[in-house]
This record gives sequence, structure tokens and C-alpha cells, in this order.
Amino acid sequence: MKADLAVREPEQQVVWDEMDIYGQIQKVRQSDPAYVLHDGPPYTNNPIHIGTAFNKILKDFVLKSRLVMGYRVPYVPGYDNHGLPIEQAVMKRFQEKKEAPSKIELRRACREHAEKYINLQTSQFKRLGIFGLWERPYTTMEYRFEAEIVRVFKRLVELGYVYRGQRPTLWSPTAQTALADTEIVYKEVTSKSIFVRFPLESWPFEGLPNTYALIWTTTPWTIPANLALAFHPKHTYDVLRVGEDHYIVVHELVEQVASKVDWGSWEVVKSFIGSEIEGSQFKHPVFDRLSLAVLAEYVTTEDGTGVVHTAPGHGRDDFFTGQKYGLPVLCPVDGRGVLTEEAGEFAGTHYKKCDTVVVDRIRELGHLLAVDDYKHSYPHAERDDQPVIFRATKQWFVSIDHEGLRAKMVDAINHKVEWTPRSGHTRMLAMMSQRPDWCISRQRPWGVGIPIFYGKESGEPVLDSDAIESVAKLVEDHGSDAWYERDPQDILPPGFKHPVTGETEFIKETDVFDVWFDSGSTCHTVIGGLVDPRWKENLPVDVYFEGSDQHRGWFNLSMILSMATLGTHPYKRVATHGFVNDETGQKMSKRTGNVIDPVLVCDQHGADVLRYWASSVNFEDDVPISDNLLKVAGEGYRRIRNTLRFLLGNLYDYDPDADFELLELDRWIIERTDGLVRDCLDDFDRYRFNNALARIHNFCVHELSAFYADAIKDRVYCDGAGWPSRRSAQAACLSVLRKLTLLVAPIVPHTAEEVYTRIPGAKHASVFLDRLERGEDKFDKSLHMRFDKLLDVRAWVFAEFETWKVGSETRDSQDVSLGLVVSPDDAACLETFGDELSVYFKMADVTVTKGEPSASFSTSHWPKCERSRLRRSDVSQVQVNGTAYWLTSRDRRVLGV
RNA sequence: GGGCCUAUAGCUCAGUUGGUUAGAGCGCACCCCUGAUAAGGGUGAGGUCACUAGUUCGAAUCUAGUUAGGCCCA
Repeated sequence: MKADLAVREPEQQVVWDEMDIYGQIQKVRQSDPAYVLHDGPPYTNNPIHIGTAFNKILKDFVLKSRLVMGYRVPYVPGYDNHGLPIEQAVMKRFQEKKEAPSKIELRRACREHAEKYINLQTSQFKRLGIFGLWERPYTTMEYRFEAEIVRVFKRLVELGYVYRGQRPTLWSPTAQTALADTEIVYKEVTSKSIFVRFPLESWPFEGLPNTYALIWTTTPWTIPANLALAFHPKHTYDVLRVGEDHYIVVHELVEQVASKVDWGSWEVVKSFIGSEIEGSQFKHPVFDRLSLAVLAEYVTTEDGTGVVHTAPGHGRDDFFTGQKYGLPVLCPVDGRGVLTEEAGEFAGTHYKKCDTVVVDRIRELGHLLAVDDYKHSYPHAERDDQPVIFRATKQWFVSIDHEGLRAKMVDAINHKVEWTPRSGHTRMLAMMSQRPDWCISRQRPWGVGIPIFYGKESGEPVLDSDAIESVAKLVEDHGSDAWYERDPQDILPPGFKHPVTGETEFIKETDVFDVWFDSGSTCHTVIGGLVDPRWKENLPVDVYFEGSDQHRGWFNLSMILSMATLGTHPYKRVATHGFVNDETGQKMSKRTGNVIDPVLVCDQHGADVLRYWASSVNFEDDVPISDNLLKVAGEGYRRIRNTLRFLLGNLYDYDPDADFELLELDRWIIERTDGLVRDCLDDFDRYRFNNALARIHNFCVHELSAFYADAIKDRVYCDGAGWPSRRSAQAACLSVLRKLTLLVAPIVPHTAEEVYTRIPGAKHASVFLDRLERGEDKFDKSLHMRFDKLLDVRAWVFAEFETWKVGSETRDSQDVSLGLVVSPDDAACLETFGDELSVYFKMADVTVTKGEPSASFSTSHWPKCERSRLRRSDVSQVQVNGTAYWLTSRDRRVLGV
């Protein structure tokens, strides 16, 4: 049967829209226990891709399976709108038109861009058959949401988590602005590389005169900012005697360094492990200042000397190492790239001139051992192609260790959250234990402005609840744009005075929040009652379910904001899925052309086929997809669809008032279905959708197609329409069909709905308003043991039959008489099935005798009934309207002849 | 380079705490049915459980390493 899903599914979706399926479900389930999945918002910069689709489909499996299990499952989808990618997409369009927008113009264009993709993605998600509050999703750029972000920040300020500190950022001296990683291109350049010695001040071992650590650097301009020397904790360092002096160099690089600095001869006088020197002091080669010996894993033995010049204000590694050792962030370089007063005698020198100025001075002091040209790749700004520098700037931070926050989070990760798969726990724990304070400020235009005022004269920031609340109110009414459009005095309460300096004139912060602050706030904003007041009761929610990359992203930052501001972890369970790769396990990329577009898949195969694929794979790992795999999924899908259709086809004249007793075969299939339901609900409960699908598929193949369907055909097609035997089969088909339909509804909702609405006497207007009862375990044990034995014997009889029929003219089992010899126990069991045996074995007749097990076959001599196409002992010829027909007594009775 | 993870028939997946001959479906081959028919049934052939070395009476399962791939970070 042609499913034609590309056409039917959109029609089904129109029906769902018109009946407000989501609203109806919520109403029907309002007094049932809730199961809350909180949606991680996708970024609204593009149409959805296969990964987005996979994620939403998996969430929908969770929601719809919980729905079928009888829970109330509210689902408010979300969208993440602020941030760099949208800004860059929008900027590109302005640049193509050779326009330079103002900040406000740019922000408005970004908002429009995001709006456009919210609408597009919504229609695409709905096309996948996802149910949810699509009329009113949460979006991080809507005013009420932006205001709540400001209030989350206010709460953090009140609780003392927020501080201002320095941190190195990529900085363009020509554009005088901070840059994001994605705005950087790497180019080959030639730099001055220098070998510089640092005189030893204090030494943990027995004293050696004239000892120096030797470092190598390609950025001489950062020497004035040097505060430390980094050693690898595990590498061996040699102390070399060269003439009157002693030099510390990592063992592996001694030869290489010696040739670079032109040491004719040397002698190893001592060796030590890096970790032993931690805490020693060296003298800065130029200034009267000390440089601390620190340990760092990133020190390599590939280049240089194994001792790394460390300037916390000018490098990320350096910064984190500095943090670890409590070093200040010294950054004696201003926004133009000119050294400041903090650089002492070098003040006023442009950093590029330092290659000569600083180098000459070090040489003059006798600490320069070698100068060389060095070719390497160096970061440049994409916009003007000029080199950039790492420069520490003032940033806003959320402290991770304030009020024991980290310990609380680690405790939650260890004891209060379940992780699916389990490895998520290890991953999250490692990240949370090690993560540095969170830098929440970004020097970008498209985001929620950080609501900080500074005293106009003093530059002192205002960390005051009322001041921030005044911004929140403004943003709530007019959006975050208003923060940039209004003057401070129009925002602050009348007569507001700086709580520290008493100033009355202010300037505003220009930075925006890191977008992770936006999405990390959703536990506060969405669950906290902004979207639906009832959600508040559900904190922590049952589950967050995203790609495994979100351990560092959303799971991490949500945990921080929730724990800090609400005092609780945001989720009871974190489920993660892998990434969608191509058939060979390679990641998808436009370049290799292995990209699968989910929207196209819906048009070609149907959303249910895509969903079937999503359910067939193990989402805990990375999953493969390709046109071929979708074809395979389509075949599996059609098998289930056809089975449902067969069951439904038997119900066209179903009579709900018929009087009958269930035959044992029908009772058997109903109980088998109940077992399937139980197993599948267990799978659903544990998010094992692929297991459930495999079970359902196998059930359709084995229990239904290969056995039950065959066994009831004669009764359904040939018994009298109203006979109890036929009604019994129909009743069983109905029961099985209803349960199967509910079972597959989470996976293939369109198909399930199509079937359900055609089931005679269906109780509800939609399969999603019905529910599956788990049912009690009240199996008729002996019934199942008898059928198990029957199927067991049947299997080997069929195998025997295959070999027999090779040498026989007779090929159709219905033309064959079976002589079955089995053990006395088995014989007693099989005999209980009576005449039904020939139906179950699909033979003309079956005789059972006791003895050594064997099966013999012979061509049946009985005539074939022309109505039922069966050979039976009671087939005889009768006249019907002047023509002679061979009919069984049953068929004669049905026909009344 | 570091953290986390994956590798079982051509494909997608199962394989409890280590324990007989490693399972299923799909696909494939052959056969049957033609009242589930752009369907259905039967039988069968497919695996050195990525590789190497260990632990053990016994390893797909535990340990270490190698290779390939993925996510995150540097």
C-alpha cells in the first residue's frame, strides 16, 4: 500500500491544528501527574538541520510516550535569539549593501532576522509532528524574557556572585575592539623570537651561583607583563654549567637550545623534576620584580626551552595559570596597542616596536642569549586583516566558588541528578570541578545589555538592586534596545545617588550578556512561572534532553544559574544524544556533500519515516543516516503499517454488541499483546525507544504476520459473518490494534492517528487523548505454555517440510497431510488443539502419534473446497444454481446449501 | 595535546553480575501463496565480537595499549 505520507501528513497536521490537539491534551490530562521536559532552545539563525530535527523528535518521543502512559506533559518550545552568528549574518547583508548600521539599527535587523527563523523553524518542527505550545513558545529576545534575564542578574548581584575582573580577550589594536574567535583568521607571519634568561632568586635545592632559567618567546612585547615562569610538573629539567653560569632547560631540549644560543660546551650538574621547583622565585630580566615558578600541563618539549614565559594579561593559558597561583592580571598595554605607565621605562612604546626597544634593553642588560626569525601562524582580525593581540580587559564574572556554589553543584551532579547515558555524569563532573569563574560579559551589540551604571567621574560600577530593577522594568516594557536608547537619568529612579561615591551622573555599561546567560536563565524564566505559573511546582523538572555537547553548554550554565539563584538543581535527569553522522560515521558537512535535510526527507519519505529512523538508532551514541538508511527505515515502517492495516481491514463490519466467547487463540494474542505493552512501557520509561521499536516490529512479524494473521484468515473470511467464532477474531483484532496503535503513536504519530480514527468505536477523537493501561500480570500460564510448544514443533516441522518438498510435486503445505510423531507429553499437549492443528500448521490435516519425534508428509487426497481453498475430509460436491461446487460442510452451512 | 565516548553478521541494533553452539530485524539466495497483493508465508547462507597483549579454569563482556570515528576543550 502506498502510504503517500508527504501528502497525508500535512493534511493530518491541519486537522490537529484545527482541533488544537495540544490544548485538548492538556485539558484532558490536567489532573494527571506531570512529567516535565524543559526545552533547550535551538538557535534561530538557520532553517533546522538534521541534528535539530533529531533532537526535537527524541524529545517528542519522550513527551508522547509519557502521554500514552497517562501523564500530563506540558511542552513549551523555546528559541535562542541573541548572539554572534545572527549578528554576523546580519552584518554581512549590511556590508553587501555597503552600509554601516548604528548599534540600534543593527539590533533591530538582528531581531527581524531571529523573528524570521522562529517562524520558519516553528513550521518545520510542526511538520515533524511535534506537539507543543507553538502559538506561544518562549524566545530569549521577547521583552518579558529579556527583563527576566536582567532580574536573574540582579539576584546574582544581591547574593554577591557578581564581580568585575580582568581577563585576556582577543583584541584588535587597529579597530580598538574585542573580537570573537570566529572573527579571527590565522596567517603565516615571521616574528622575532628571543631566548631570555631569568636570574634565580630563591632555590629549593642546595645553592648554585649564577643560575638562570632560560625562556623562549615570539612576543617580546609581553616581557614587561611577565609574572611567572611555567614548568611541566612531570618533565625532567637539567641544570647546565656553561662557563661561569648555570642554566635550567628541559632535558629533551638541551642539545637544541645549546645550538640555538651557541653554547660551545656545557655540563649537566644537576637534574630535577618540574614539580620540585614550584614556588621558586626568579628575577624579572628588566624590572626590579619577581617572577614565580609555576607548573602547567601545557608546557611542551617541542619548541623553546621547556620553561614558558607567562604573562597572565596576555594569554589564555597564562591567565588560567595565573588565576591558579593567585597572580594579578597585569596588562600594561592600552587599547591602541601602546604600552602604558605600568610598563615602566617602556611606556609610550607601540607593541610592534618592542621587537627592537624591549629586545635591545634586554640585550643591554646581558640577559638576551639569542634572537631569531620564527615563522608561525598568528591570529589576525578578519575585518581588516591586521594582527590582533591578547589583552586583558575588564569583564564581568560570576563566581563559581562563592557561597560554596561549586560544592553544591558537584553534590547535585553526584547525588541528585540521573544521567542518561551514565557517562554523562563523569563528563559533567569533570567539567564542573575544573571550570573557572564564568565570564558573562561580551563586547558585542546583539544581546541583552548588562544593566550596570558607572559613576561618570569615578568609573565606579553601581551594584545596586534598585538600579538594576529600574532597568528590568524598562526592558520589560520596551525591550533591551531601550537600555541603549535612554540616558541613565531617564532609567534610574529620580534622585538616585551612587551608593558608594554619592555621584548623581552616570554612564552605562556597553557590554551584553554571554548568550549562555540567556539560555541558562530559562530554568528561572520559563519554569519559574513566566510561561505557565504551574510550572513552578515542577522545579527541578523531570528532564533536560539535548546533544552531548551541552554538558559544557546549557546543562552547565543552567546548573550554575539555577543553583545560585534558586538554590536547587534545575533537572532531575539529564539525557543526551549523540550527533548525526553519515553512513560511514563521518560528520556531515556541506563540503563532502553528505548532508541530509530533514525538511526534504519529510517531502520525500514523510515525517513518520524520519521518526521511524530516529527511533531505530541508539541515540546514546552518534547515529548514522543516509538516503539508504531512510529507505530501510521506510521498509520497516511499512511493515508495521501493513500489519495495522490488516487488523483494521478485518473490522469493517465489526459489531460491538455481538455475543460470543473469546476463542483460545484470540485470548492468546490479546495476552501476548498485553505482554508487549508492558515491555514497551518499560522501554519507554527508560528512554529505550530503539528496543521498544524492535519489540513492536518483531511482534508484527512473528506473532501477528507469521502466525496469528494466517491462523484467523479462514475464520474471518469464511465463517458466517455473525458467527461467534468470527466475532471472537474481530474482537481480538480490535484489542490488538488499539494497543499497537497506542504503542506506535509516540514514534509514528501521523500513522497512528490515521489508524486510530478509523477504529470502529474508538473512544476518543485522537489517539493522543487515549492512554495505555499497563494492565496486571494475569497471564493464563498454561495457555502460553501450550502455544509455546505448538510454535516450537511448528518451527521444526516447517524446516522438515522444506526438505521434503524439494523432491515432491506438491509444494503448497495446504495440499499436504502431516503425520507427526512426538513424545507422549508433547502429543498430549498438541491434541488439546483438536482440529485447529491443521489451521496452525497450514496443512490439509495433522495426525499426532507418540514416539521418536519425526514428521512425515504426503499429498492429501481430499478435494479442495472452492470457497475456503482448503482440503478437508468433509469437502463434498453440491449443486448451487445448477452448477456443481466442492465445499466443506462449514461453507455449505454459511451459504445455506 | 587533555577530558568523555564509540567499535558485535552487508545494514540497524540486542547481548543482565565474565559461563554451553554470540541473537533479532532488515537485506540477500531459494521455495510457496495470489482473499494483507506497490502485500504475505517458509527455509537457508552470513560473525577471529576493530586490532594487540594481559587477568582468568573460562573474555564480546575485565585491564593496558594500538587504530579509526565522534563530542568538548586546549
